[in-house]
Amino acid sequence: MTDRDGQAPAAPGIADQRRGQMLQAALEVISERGFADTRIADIAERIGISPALVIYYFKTKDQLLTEAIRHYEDTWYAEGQRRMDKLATGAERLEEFVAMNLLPDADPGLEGNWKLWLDFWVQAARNPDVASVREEFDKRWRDVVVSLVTEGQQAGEFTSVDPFPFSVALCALLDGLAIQIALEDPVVDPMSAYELCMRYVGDHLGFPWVPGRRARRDGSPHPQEQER
Amino acid sequence: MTDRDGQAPAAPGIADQRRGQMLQAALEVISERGFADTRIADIAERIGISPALVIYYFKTKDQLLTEAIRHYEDTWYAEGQRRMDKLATGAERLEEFVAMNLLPDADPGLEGNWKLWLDFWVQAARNPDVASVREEFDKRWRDVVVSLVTEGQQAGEFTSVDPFPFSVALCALLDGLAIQIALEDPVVDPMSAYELCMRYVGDHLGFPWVPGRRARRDGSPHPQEQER
DNA sequence: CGGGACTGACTGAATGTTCAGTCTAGAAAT
DNA sequence: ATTTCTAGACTGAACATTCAGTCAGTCCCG
Repeated sequence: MTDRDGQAPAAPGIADQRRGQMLQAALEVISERGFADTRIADIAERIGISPALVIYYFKTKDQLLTEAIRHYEDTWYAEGQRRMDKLATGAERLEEFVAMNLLPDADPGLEGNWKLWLDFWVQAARNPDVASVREEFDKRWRDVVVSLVTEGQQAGEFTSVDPFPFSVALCALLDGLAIQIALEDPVVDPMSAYELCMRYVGDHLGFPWVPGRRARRDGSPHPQEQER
Repeated sequence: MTDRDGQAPAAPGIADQRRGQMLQAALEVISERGFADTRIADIAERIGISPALVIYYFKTKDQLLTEAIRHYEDTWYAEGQRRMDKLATGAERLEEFVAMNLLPDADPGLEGNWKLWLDFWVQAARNPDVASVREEFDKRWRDVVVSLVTEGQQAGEFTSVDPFPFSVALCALLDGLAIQIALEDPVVDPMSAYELCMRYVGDHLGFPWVPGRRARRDGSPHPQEQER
């Protein structure tokens, strides 16, 4: 019996389950080996199926990987929205927003795999299909910032900066810091990146931000220098 | 161990010329096709030689590509230094610094190929050799900002912010904006990114920056820019 | 001549994709 | 209730292609 988890066997959702498994496995492999070095055999092996089945579900390798990217970005966005909705003030939401981008956090399904973003960007640079997904995603993400800021301003929390340029700058800053974190730069650990970013937000929106509050995990000590 | 280019000094220029050609061609192909899809046949074809010759000079494909990255970053850094040295005030230098990162500019050898950086980052994420080059490079680049700011402060141009966090933030912001430019995001064109960034610099260093001044970089650059 | 620059033809390994079936669960027929 | 049938999930074994790297040998210059 190939159905190991026994959950809803013979259920109509078996195909969807498989697709989900594969998408998830694809993301894991991509973040480990990198997009370019991801083989369908890797993905198949991780689930314990034959490579042929992967092609059975996704017509081609490229389609699987492209869908994996789309899936990840949708998941990420949905999770972001969910978290925003849980919080009351604009300041709290912005804090969560920044934290989600920079602080390691065992998200369900979207473990802090910053390297994934690097690979996605590279794909977006040459694959028009991925490019449009990314563009759409970045737009939505900036829109979130704009509405957060606008709401905060109407509530009197923030000063009246122009929300749009602010959103562009904040998202760019987040991306830039995320790169350093992904690449494990020794001088930019997640926590200091987070604080730097929040200080920027506080400065520009005119609300006082104090470092102590959230402080969860500090930068995980990864002092291993690659020996040549 | 890591023997520098001490080999084959007997050949006058042929060998070095070839190496340079290949490195250059490699960079072009990488920025067009992407690092992962770069074949040694592409590089050979571009110069009009046989693929075997590429292997003749660089023992493996990986070595060629890794050296190409190193070569590009060195060239970029050297060009940056050269431009800094030409300018007098800290404000001017910072302006040039930002422009170099964001504005298209037909540099000799390093055409504004932002996509290259994306590919380099992806390589750095998994190849320790590339990673150390990148880390070194980012450090030097930040150091440039730090000394620029420090000098400007001593000259009374800038306010006294802490130069180091400023350099981290500025470089991150530049990277983030560069991504948008590389990916041709419709709302972040080079010029507006440049202005946004300079406004940030002006705000934080306390010097007035007016958008009009430099501009004019799109069309024909300085005529007496040295070739080769 | 001798050695470095260079090449065409080749190989070996990796890997995406195809294909001809196998197996199972359940529906339909008996 | 038993048998038959069907469709979809799944696989092992090939197939086809793509490339990095090898090799034996040619060309050319000093």
